[in-house]
Amino acid sequence: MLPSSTVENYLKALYQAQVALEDEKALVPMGQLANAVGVAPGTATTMVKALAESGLVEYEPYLGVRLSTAGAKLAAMVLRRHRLIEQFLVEIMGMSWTEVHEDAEQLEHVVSDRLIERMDAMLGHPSVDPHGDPIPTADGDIAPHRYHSLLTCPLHTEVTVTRVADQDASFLRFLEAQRLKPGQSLEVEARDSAADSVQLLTEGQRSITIGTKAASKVLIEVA
Amino acid sequence: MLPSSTVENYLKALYQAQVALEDEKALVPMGQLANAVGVAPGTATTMVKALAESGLVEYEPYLGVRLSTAGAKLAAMVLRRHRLIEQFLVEIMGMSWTEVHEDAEQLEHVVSDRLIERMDAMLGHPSVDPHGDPIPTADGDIAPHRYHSLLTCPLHTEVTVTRVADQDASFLRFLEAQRLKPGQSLEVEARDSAADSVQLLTEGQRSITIGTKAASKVLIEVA
DNA sequence: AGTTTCATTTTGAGAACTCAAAATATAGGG
DNA sequence: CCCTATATTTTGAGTTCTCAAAATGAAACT
Repeated sequence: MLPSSTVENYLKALYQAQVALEDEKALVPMGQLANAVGVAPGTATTMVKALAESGLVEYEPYLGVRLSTAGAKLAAMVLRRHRLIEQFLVEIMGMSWTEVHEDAEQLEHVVSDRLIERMDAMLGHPSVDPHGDPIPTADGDIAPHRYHSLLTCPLHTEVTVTRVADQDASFLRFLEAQRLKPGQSLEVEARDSAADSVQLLTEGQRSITIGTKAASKVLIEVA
Repeated sequence: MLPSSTVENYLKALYQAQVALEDEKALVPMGQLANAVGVAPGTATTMVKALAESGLVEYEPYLGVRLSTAGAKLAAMVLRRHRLIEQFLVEIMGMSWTEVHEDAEQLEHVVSDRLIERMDAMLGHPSVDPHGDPIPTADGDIAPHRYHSLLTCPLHTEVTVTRVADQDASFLRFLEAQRLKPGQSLEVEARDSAADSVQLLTEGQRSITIGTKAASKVLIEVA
């Protein structure tokens, strides 16, 4: 029995929550899942019990949920579809990387395998999407990657933006305007924990200051 | 309140049934609608009553249903999306016209206006899809066209296939193999109503015989 | 330990869609 | 005009997903 869009969304949210927790077997608390999926807490509890029944998650009452192996595989497929679609919308259809998320969110539940593999081929089997997020392979493997963010990387060193850990369109437009999208280079000049800020020197030699929360969402690689 | 996929499917089926009846205000019988949508008769009755409640159809108990102006507009939009998607899958993604129907059937309910208009532009605002079916414009207008089929056109006259009134993949593959897809030329050599057959001379000077039911689904234009 | 606070689960209910089978209406043949 | 065949509608029920609000568990503070 193939999973409904709803089930796919729960699994995807769970997958992403577990990645954020950086722990294979961490339990995601119910409230967090409900929040990520956008439903009331009680709804999440009900759904998770059903998912546990189908063997897609492991559920520990009052503690949280975690994906089973089967659930993780399914979630990886949803993510694969989502990210290939985003890459397709940007590369082939010429849309902006700031606005493709919502479309991909819908399409990910209905594109056939045939179509997804066609996209993958047309794109030359890309390994990351326009936000720098890794694209799982057809058998569910993800090339794992340890990232620094603008909050943790060394100062006065040239770094390249590789990934943005936020899908909010206005935030992405902000990054684009400030020359902070994946591929662009910059240096961190200073951090001020009291002011909660990070000062950057971007490609155009322009100096800008952003908050630490924003800085933590911009992942980079040392050049 | 935007229509669900289910509602869109009912409206689309109704639209196509009315076109087939060649009558603006013909009533589509319940059984036929149920059959087209693929649900039990009672289900169609229930749904149609709800649609009438929302003003999308006019329902006459025991006689049938007909789209309202609002319903027809909505149905035209679904058809527009479906056909643009089919054209996109064939022209841009290089898929076969025999296999795009199922994918389009799913995608038509989730592609955003933004995306559809992008496809339309990439395709150069096409007026027909790969099966020759006309694509409604963004304001819901369809260029109407009176077609002959291989069953009604003059004999011994060169004609061009313009449209195929069936989405079945195996039928489409058959047409392709016999050089009967939209754009190709041929002549009708003879019709035999007793044998229920039509004899054709295709582009490669090959003579083939097909049944009248198949012939009626191949629409043509006199060259 | 007692009590407040917070997250989680349970409960009862509803929306949207579906079916099978019983009841009823319409149309056609005798 | 009655009767039968066929289409349509009604009924009762089930699935999947959702919420609000009450009940309960766990944790944290005094």
